[in-house]
Amino acid sequence: MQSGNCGDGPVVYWMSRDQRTNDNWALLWAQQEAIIRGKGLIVIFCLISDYLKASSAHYSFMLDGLEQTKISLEKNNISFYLLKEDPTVIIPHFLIDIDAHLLVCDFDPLRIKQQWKENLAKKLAVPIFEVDTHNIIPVWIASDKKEYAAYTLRPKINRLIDEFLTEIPSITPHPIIWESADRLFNRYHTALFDLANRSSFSRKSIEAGEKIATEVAQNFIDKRLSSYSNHRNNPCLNGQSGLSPYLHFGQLSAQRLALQVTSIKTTNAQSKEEFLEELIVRKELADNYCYYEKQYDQFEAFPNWAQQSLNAHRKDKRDYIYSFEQLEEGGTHEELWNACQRDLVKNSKLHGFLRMYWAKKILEWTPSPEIALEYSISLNDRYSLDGRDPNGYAGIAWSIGGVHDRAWKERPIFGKVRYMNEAGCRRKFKTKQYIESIQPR
DNA sequence: ATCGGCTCGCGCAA
DNA sequence: TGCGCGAAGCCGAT
Repeated sequence: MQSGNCGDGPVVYWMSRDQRTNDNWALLWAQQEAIIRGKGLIVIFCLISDYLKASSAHYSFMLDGLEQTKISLEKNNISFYLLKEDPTVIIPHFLIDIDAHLLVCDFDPLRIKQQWKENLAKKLAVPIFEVDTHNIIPVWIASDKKEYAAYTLRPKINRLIDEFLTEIPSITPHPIIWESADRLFNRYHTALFDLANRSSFSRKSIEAGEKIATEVAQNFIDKRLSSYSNHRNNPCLNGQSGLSPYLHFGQLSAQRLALQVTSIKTTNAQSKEEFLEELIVRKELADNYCYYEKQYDQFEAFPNWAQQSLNAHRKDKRDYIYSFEQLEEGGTHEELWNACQRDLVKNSKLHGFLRMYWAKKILEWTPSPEIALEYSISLNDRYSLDGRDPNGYAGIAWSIGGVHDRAWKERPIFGKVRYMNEAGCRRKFKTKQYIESIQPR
């Protein structure tokens, strides 16, 4: 937070990472402040074109969700405005225009979001507040440094979890109506959801929005949580929750999900524990990594042992070298890998276990770790619905650079970075069945 | 099927 | 300063 001059207009919540009305602490906090100060409350969202190479499928998923969120906000007397410009340009004008009282943001550790907020803080007269409603324990409270691995963050989370994993109040109809809302609507309505006629956008493979996110979560808890432990690493069994797109876009609250899972009494205890480990420790570790490691997508972010080891193996002979395009179209010599790539492109997601194998092969089949990082991130961000997420950057850094992992027996190209291959997959599941389940193009 | 070795450094106890 | 311990796998021996 910083001091500033509060105007007489409404409190503004700039929604960005957490695209939901319910279970949103940033919105709740904004409403509380608005009520205390006797002000109206509005929500804005800045729509950037070509955001971190997002594809039409991402925009489609996001805009579908935002349309629903807009409706539920309006039911609660909270106007929603979609601003189609760079936030560092449009927000200062917008806030002056409406004589805003406060600006509330949600938290995001990615560089572009942090830069936006830094630039805004310099330009704005009104105070800015940032609320972490993506993590259960705000990143800066869970730990004040870049954690070395899950085992160093886990005890810190465990110490705080009871304090933060609490029930979340409901949003209530905002009692103070801001008079100028209609005037503003006309001015900023430009092309509001005209993208809804998204004929050029690709067919939806996954339904979006808060409502469906809640249903998918409930269905997972009811039907598949109990077998999570046994099925999670088998891509043929639909053993994972499939919730990461909803979590990524903030259409589902991680805290709500954790509350639901925690309160389940009858399920398999190990499954419950492992799912909560993924949902809380692993996910919040990824945010910790991106927040405290500004070069989260670079070789320099890797631990020293991995950098040294990868450096020592730079000149190792690569039996296969593929270009970005060859990888992108799934044209390697390994059918399992090609199936993974096709799966990613066609279905906008890749199974959690296969992602590790997928990224490790890119390290093996490209000229350098830097190129492997670039290609993996590029493919993941472009095709995966949960791309451009700390989970993705941390997962790829784990695969290629040993981030949050330990050193293993030294071998060519990988050095001491953990090796994975198709043989390991064959030991774990029926790779043939998986390959056949992904139709060739 | 199951087991052990591979390897490093954090964080705590002393 | 020393040491216990973790960490989403591989591989070869049994």
